[in-house]
Amino acid sequence: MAGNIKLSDQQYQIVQVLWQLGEGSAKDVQQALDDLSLAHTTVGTVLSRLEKKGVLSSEPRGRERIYRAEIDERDVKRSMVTSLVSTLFKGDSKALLAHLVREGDFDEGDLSDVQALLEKDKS
Amino acid sequence: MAGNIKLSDQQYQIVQVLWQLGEGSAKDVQQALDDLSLAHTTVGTVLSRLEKKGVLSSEPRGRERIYRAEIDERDVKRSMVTSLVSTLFKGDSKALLAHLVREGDFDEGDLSDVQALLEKDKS
DNA sequence: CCTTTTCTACTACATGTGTAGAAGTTAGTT
DNA sequence: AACTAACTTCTACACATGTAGTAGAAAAGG
Repeated sequence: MAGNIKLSDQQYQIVQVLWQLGEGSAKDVQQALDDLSLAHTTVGTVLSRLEKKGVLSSEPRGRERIYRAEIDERDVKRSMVTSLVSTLFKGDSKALLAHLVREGDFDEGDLSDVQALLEKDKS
Repeated sequence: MAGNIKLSDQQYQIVQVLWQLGEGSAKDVQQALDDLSLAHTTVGTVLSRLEKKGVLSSEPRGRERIYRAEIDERDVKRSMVTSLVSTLFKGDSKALLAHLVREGDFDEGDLSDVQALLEKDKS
């Protein structure tokens, strides 16, 4: 199912709201994203386009249309990260890690944290 | 300078060739990417668009036009990774790391390698 | 010098996205 | 039942991107 989903920033934001809320109308989404100050019609357009692509599903409820995400957040993340790693680092995630370290995004503490996480996951 | 550069996959591939070659004509780029089998005119179009955006510069040399990248590969990587982290992980690179671990992209060995790298960088 | 090859530059078209107004529909309100 | 408010759907347009044909210029071959 979750092949190579790829969402634009804006699309991601919108779908994210639905992941958080579980489901919601255009209005709900618009309100959750009021920092973007999009017209409600804009949100509606994006939602219906995403539905046409199979990312969302919807059903009318009362006078509103309620949308739900049909794709899993984790799948989308995986697929988008994989795609970036593939483009920028020839598919080598370790190279991404090295990049992050080189750019100073992590210190040893962070790595230890993750290592701890890893240990726990293994058990 | 290197604000928020963002290149599509294809654009990245093309610029990457120029990073590797230092400079090159449309023909050079097309040949380096022959696995994509793009028409030479397509490559030319993309190159000139990238030039218009300031990503590349060019000068005519003989009958050809020679392109060079005006942006640094590392800057582009940083900016694209940052942008993804910002969208998918609210800007928290550690969350990306956790994601990679959770998706099984790394094992402890990898982390140790990076930790070693980190040590070396620090000195 | 004229013809053929080889490049580039221009033009073109489909699709995706961002953005939103206008028109249509449904549900409360009086 | 008619009116109005709240939603959605339709239509529209600008810009980016993928892709490439065609026309035009320049160089190379004869």
